[in-house]
Amino acid sequence: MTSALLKVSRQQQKAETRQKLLDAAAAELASGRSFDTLSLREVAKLAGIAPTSFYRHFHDMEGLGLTLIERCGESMRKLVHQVLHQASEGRSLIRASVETLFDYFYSNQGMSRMILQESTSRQPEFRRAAERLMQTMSSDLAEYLEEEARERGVPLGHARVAADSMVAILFTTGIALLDTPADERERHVETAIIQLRMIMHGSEAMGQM
Amino acid sequence: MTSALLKVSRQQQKAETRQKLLDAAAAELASGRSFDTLSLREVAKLAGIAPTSFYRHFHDMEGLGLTLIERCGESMRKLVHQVLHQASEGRSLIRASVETLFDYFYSNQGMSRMILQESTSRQPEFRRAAERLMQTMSSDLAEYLEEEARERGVPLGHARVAADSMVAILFTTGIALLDTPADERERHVETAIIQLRMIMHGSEAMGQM
DNA sequence: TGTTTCAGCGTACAGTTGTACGCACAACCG
DNA sequence: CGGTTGTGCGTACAACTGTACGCTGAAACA
Repeated sequence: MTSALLKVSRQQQKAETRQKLLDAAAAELASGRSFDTLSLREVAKLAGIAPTSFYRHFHDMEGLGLTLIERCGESMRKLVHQVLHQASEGRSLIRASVETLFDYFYSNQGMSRMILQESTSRQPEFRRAAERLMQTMSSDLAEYLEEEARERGVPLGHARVAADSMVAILFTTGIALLDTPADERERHVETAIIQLRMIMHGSEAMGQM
Repeated sequence: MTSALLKVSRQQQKAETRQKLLDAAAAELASGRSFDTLSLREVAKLAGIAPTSFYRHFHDMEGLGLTLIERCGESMRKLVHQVLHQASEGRSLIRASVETLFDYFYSNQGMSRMILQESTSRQPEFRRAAERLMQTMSSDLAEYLEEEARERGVPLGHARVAADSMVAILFTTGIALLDTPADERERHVETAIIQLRMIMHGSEAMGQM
């Protein structure tokens, strides 16, 4: 029943179904399931296609998972880039980063959780993908921190190491926040900010040694 | 075929089978499986009992998992207590902590990975158990840090928050280390030490504000 | 136009899962 | 001693898993 109004090319159609599969998996993750309890059949059913049609789009559930991580990585990196390189009016950079990133985690709970979870997975492909994501963020952050410190004339010690710590803290406390009752959330955000400031101070202190 | 030499009381026998189940699960974790892909039947088979006998010992796989986490928590807490409250001859406290804890992670890969993984799980019981474990370690560490800082006359800012950061760093980089090729491991250990020192410096800096 | 390509389907199969039910037999207790 | 208790077993079942195989029908292309 293809309408005469919108012609659907073959590859368009295929891309759409593929997207449906990704969306279905993401939705299931968002509702609290862990990725490796998700079955191919289940995802296919939720996407509205036959189980065997899954193979037209991904070789594996692992294939789907990797695509999911990759896509999420792209959007997170864009987000970080935005925060770092735009006027964060009024708010400190650290506060802006924390609040923006935590908002992202909150609106993408399933994916965020998956990334943190798979970063400790033993399936090498997954682990590497998740680690790559975090290391990229860490590099971006380190680069910014060094540039900014140069401008202020305050030398940083081990900028990249500091950035790694910051990203680790951002992720672990950010994800933990997802299951925190609303009335404690703000306190935890403030705590995270203190933690990052602490690392900044430490890095500055070690820059003068 | 109960030997006349060793009489086995009923509860002894039961405790042994229970332990076999725990061991079987732990072994499977150690070989790289994630806990929630472990099936009741599989664990039962590895423990050498019938699937239906599992229920005589645990209500659930979740029940088994919680016991596993709890036990691991006890031994880790003991370890930390030892490191903190005994002469760490020659080595700095931070170095001693990192090396001891990382050794523990290395000899208990399956369990360590599970704890970090379940701390981001959405099964509330698991998450809480894992979080409790880390928070306990954090409290112990914070208490020690404050006491030690008092002795040195260097006030710490937000000791508990600093301890939280340290524990987070210890766990994430410690677990990541498990899948690191041997020749990079030492470098990562040194990095972790720098990260902790950085937090210490930061905490001291914030104690004087 | 006729031919080729290929996304999607249905059927089928062998494995695995959790768990309900009832029996056996050794340890326990009076 | 005889009765009770409870660990462990085997059978059974319905639900679910991944995936092999071959077909259909429409889009793409000659």
